[in-house]
Amino acid sequence: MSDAPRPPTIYDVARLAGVAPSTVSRAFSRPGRVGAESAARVHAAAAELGYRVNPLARSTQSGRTGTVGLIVSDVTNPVHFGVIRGVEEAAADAGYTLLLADAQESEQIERTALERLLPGVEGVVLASSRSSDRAVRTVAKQRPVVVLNRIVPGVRCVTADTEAGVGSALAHLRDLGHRAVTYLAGPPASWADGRRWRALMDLGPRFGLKVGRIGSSVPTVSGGLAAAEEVRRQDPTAVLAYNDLLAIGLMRGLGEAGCRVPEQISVIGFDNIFGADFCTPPLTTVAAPLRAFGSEAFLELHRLIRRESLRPDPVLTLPTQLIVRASTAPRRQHTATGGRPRGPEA
Amino acid sequence: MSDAPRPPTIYDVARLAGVAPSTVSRAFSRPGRVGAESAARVHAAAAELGYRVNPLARSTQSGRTGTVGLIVSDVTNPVHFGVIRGVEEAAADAGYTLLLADAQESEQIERTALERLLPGVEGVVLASSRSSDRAVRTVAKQRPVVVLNRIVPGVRCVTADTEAGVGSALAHLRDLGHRAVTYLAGPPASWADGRRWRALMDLGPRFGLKVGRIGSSVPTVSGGLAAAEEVRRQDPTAVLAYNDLLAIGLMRGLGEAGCRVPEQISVIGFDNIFGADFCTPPLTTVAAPLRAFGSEAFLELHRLIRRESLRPDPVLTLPTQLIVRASTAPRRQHTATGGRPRGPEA
DNA sequence: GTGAAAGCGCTAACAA
DNA sequence: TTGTTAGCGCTTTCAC
Repeated sequence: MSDAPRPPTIYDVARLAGVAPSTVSRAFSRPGRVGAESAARVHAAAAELGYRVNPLARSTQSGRTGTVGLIVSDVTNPVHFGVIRGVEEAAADAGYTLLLADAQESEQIERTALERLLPGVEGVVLASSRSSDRAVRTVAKQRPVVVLNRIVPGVRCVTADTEAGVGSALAHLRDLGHRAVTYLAGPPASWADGRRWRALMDLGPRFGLKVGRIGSSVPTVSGGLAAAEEVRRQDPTAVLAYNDLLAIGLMRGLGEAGCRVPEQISVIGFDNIFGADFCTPPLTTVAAPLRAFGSEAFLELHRLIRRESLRPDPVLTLPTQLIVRASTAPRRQHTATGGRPRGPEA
Repeated sequence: MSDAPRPPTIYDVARLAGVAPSTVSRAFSRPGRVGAESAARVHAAAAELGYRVNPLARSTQSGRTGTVGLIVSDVTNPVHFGVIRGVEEAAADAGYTLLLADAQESEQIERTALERLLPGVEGVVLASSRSSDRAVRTVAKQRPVVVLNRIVPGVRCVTADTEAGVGSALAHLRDLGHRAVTYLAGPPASWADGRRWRALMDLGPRFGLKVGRIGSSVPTVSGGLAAAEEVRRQDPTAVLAYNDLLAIGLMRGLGEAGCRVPEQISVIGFDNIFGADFCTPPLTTVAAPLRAFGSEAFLELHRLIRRESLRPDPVLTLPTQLIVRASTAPRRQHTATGGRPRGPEA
């Protein structure tokens, strides 16, 4: 196994085909600039030897590897599925292959991964990066970079219209008779978390909703599970969770504690991930156009790579949409601890 | 942004530090083989210039990139989460970074991805590969390769003890009074699908169970949803699905058609993925040690990379375990179409 | 259209 | 311990 009988090079092919190495190189890198006769001989020889161009060697010279990188904050977070597929699709259309790296929610790991990935790709998309603006800009100086789900001044970005999304969630809650909403916060290093919280604070009063907050949770199902206790203590009638994973975990934790969703507490998530439709109850959530995120990010990256002219606005904002499912319901008439029924306000 | 003011090289550092380029190279690749004085000057100069070694250029020479690749048949399939984390963990311990590529269930895409990934990594783990044995062996000739969830003669492999898993699932069904089980097949190109089916055929009779089969489905939730119709037509009392995703989709499709799980049909999946515990009903499944799969695969790969001596058996088999949740129940006493009650057999 | 030759940034002998 | 000198496999002038 892998006894390293070194793979054939253009020299081997050249010898067998009876041409110069540079002709072999051309035959592969710019067909058309080589005679039909030579091309045929080269390809025959290459086929016989099982020759494949070595993209790495090529890239030391040309910088082209045919790959772009995508670093996600956590590959196991379904929020990235759509993004990944979007990038893959757009990349494939342009003849590129996507290489993925997982930051595992760690800035440290993200940096290492980036360092290792960067030299082998023509550009990179940073999805939900946990790095500092400064770090991102440093990377953007070395290679084309597009940032997803975040705004970093001086770098091309693709984000969602958080304000509109939060607005429609709040309108929904207001229409259901709720008078307050509690934000279940995500990781402090998340830019999206900050933006969601800010939008909630800004918009809450406008919809007549009091805004509360429960501090940082790990944005996973178990994070939500763990947060259930604190939520029960504060006993809000509606919770807006940083993301769907957290919301799903929360609903489970609440359910295990005998607190019914949505009868006692309405829960809304963010992202509309895989699973949001088959959890119990199916989750009402602020959907982001995940796939479009991915493809738009790649398209922008591709323009950067080819040094094409760019839109004047470095930030591309995509629309969001509230998906109403079964985790939200009219405000309960009794408190969980047995308070008196209260009619809705005038 | 990225105006390509070419990054500094060892030559730039060497000039600034007043040493030879090779000294700079050594200072980074094998510190210790360089004088303290020189080392200090080199590092100072490097810091000033913002120099970073170029792993690609390095690898053309040494073959070392500090990365290993993992190709998964579908990154959005939660079955790979554990595997990914397992590889990441073991790789990080050994100082390696993991680069991921997604085959999107396509042999064609898998080949392209492999081609692009291979030159940049020191070795690669193929998880649930859809390629032919021949193709896998060809790759294994170029680079260290470990195959996961499959056996390819001539290549190092890590697999699960499918027979034991299927056996415990069948024992469970038998104990619940079932007399037959239908296999909901996965993709034909999946080696695991073949093995699961074969184990079922071999073992079914031994547990007194008649074995049926419903032909290939795409191994996703929607694939399971689509298969629900055919399952209803055949109306078995128990279904063993190729994987959890299919099982979850099936349960949903069945539920939407008014067929209750597990009262009317028991459903068992494979893998114990993320979501198997919070779907409705929670899924009984044959769990594989996903994380161990990943770490063992990396460990084996690492031995291959370092050309260490290997275990005599090229195949490492990890144990499986039946996780009983709520999707299985005693065999129904009435047929779905209203047949007469029948008592359990003597 | 094709070949010769000079790199790309780095590592690895080989001397010194 | 250091510097010198070949490469690694490919691309890219630049002549022919």
